[in-house]
Amino acid sequence: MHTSKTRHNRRATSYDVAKLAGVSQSAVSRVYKDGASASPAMRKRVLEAAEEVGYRPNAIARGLITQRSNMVGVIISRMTNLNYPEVLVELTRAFSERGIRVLLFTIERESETAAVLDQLLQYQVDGVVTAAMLTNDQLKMLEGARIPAVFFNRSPKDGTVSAVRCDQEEGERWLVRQLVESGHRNIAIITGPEDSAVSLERTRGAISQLSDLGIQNPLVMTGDYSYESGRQCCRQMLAMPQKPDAIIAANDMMAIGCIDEARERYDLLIPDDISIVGFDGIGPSSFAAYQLTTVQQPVERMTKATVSMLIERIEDSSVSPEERVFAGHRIAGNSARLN
Amino acid sequence: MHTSKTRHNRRATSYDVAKLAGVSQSAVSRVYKDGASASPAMRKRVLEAAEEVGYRPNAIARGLITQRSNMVGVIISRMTNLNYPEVLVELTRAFSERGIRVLLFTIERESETAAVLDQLLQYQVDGVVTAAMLTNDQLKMLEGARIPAVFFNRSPKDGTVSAVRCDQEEGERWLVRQLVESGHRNIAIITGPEDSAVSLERTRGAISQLSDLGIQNPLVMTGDYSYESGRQCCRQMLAMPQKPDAIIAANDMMAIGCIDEARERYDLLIPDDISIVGFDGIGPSSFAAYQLTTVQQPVERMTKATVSMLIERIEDSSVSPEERVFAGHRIAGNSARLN
DNA sequence: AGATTTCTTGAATCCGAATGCACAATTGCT
DNA sequence: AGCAATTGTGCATTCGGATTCAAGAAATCT
Repeated sequence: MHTSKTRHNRRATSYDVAKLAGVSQSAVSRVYKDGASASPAMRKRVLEAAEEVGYRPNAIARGLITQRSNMVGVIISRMTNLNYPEVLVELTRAFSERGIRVLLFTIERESETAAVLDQLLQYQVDGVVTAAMLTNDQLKMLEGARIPAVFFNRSPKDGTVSAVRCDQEEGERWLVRQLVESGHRNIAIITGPEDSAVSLERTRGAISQLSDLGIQNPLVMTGDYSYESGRQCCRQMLAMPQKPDAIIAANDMMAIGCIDEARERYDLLIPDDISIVGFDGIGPSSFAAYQLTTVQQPVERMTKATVSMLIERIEDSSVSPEERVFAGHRIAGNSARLN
Repeated sequence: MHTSKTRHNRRATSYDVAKLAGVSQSAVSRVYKDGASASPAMRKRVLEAAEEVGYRPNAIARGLITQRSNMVGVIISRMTNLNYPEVLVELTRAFSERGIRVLLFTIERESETAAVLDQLLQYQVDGVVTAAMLTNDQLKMLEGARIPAVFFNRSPKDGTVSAVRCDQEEGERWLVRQLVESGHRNIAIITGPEDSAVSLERTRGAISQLSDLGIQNPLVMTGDYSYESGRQCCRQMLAMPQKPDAIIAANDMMAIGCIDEARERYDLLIPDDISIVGFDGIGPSSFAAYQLTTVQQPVERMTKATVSMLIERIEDSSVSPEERVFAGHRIAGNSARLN
């Protein structure tokens, strides 16, 4: 008693199905192609045969001949805001709804992008979403290979690429205005890692708005986006002779760290004794214990935009780059003393 | 002035390189294959030619002939504990160190697994890591296609598959012992969604240990792993005539929700008025505001084990399935009144 | 030097599906 | 019925690299 599934080891191919159904291989292929002509009778025979041997078109072989892998590469650097899991899930979902698979690359240091790019090219991805910075050379490489790319939350100065991002600067400016308008004057800033484009923009927005409102040279410390670094920076800031009356953290995670540190170590009340604001709108930012005043990135809209932009450019390589900027959702919260 | 990169559009192939280097295509192929014989002189010529035209081996074509795509599929259901981002990052990293790419699939409902499986087969992945449950039929399908699979944190009753998991039951039993030994008697349980294998195990562990210690029929409510559902369940529990003196939440996120609800709405002190424990050891569990008593999954060790098990089975399909169970890391925390 | 082994290398073939082309079968029309 | 227009189907070829085989070149041995 042996199952006649396939030649007892190999996976069933279109030839196997063809033989069983008594038709040609091309016929089988046509049955699985949408617009192709195939009589109902044959289609039925083929599908039955396919069912019997458990046939599935080989996407690899198909990709080879059609020059389309139906895969996109997604590059995410580990630190890039910790709201990235949500981004990743949304991206994957949106792509798969459009019949596209996601090849995932996570990097920790910028130096790894080179290797990742290499892999992407080898795997003939149809497009790339990158939430990591690329050098100009790397960009050129993608262009040379005619692989469209969409930058997520970062756009290279050389503005010839498609990008989707949240308006970090404006969001940060809003936060600053809230703080200043409600009387804060001694405002300190905790940035993200120095190589984070997002952090750069946020910090720039904050400093420039402060300056516009007449506050120069705010205290700036460098964090790494982590909870622990938020705590550390906060500790140091509060140990200074001239304590800040507000802290702007480059992301929510550090803001939460600040709150915990201020409360636990310095016994301060938030926001009565000190105001703390973040950025991102991650889940924990709305925990009752924090109720962060923050700017939430419209992740779902951003990912949808990313996906449709990328697909558009995959399907028509002549469409010119576009940059879509989304305003963040302003959350008043309860971690800053407003008005 | 035209770059002679490639035939002005197509990506360079091994034939292009061969022509430019004045050798055969097979020679080029050999240069890129590790063990193959190629004289230093030829290798040099080929590599120079390759560099000039920007040649990269086409992984798709290679996969077609070698029957190895060097891709594995990773299936993660959205809700499966919220510690999954960490899992995903670690998995991706460990795989890429071994030269394997990750094709990502996220699902929201169990019904989607069928479609995902289909895709996995089409893309000829070499193996599968699944953090979602599969039906027996689906398992058979994978076996039939000779695609090794490793289950992450769930093992089908039919114990013929490889699996890596954290010992949920024992972890939960430990939590229960801590609670009971320190005098808690009226212990309530919040489970995860009913179709979550992890939740099932945790709940079973808790109930069985309670029973072993003489506590029968604890109050059980069903949550969905989310912060909000933790809050809701907690609210209802505390509104009951016989309030629990301890709540066991099936994951940290719900435990945090409970704490917030107990504090904010009922003005209770944690752990003086009520003890609350979770499971997972996610980042927020150690925030100063929560300091959860919980069991942390050894994510890094688990993912490493997963990767090496899967690769082992990919490389030698005859190795028999194995199940590796890791004990969770017990964190005493501060959200439960112990001793 | 001659015989033998080891290395290099190219020609031909293969992987599995898609597709242009030509011919066959069906349909539509007068 | 007779001819044109429309489908339906198979043959042969293609995608890009890996691999087998055999022949030629070089190295080793006696």
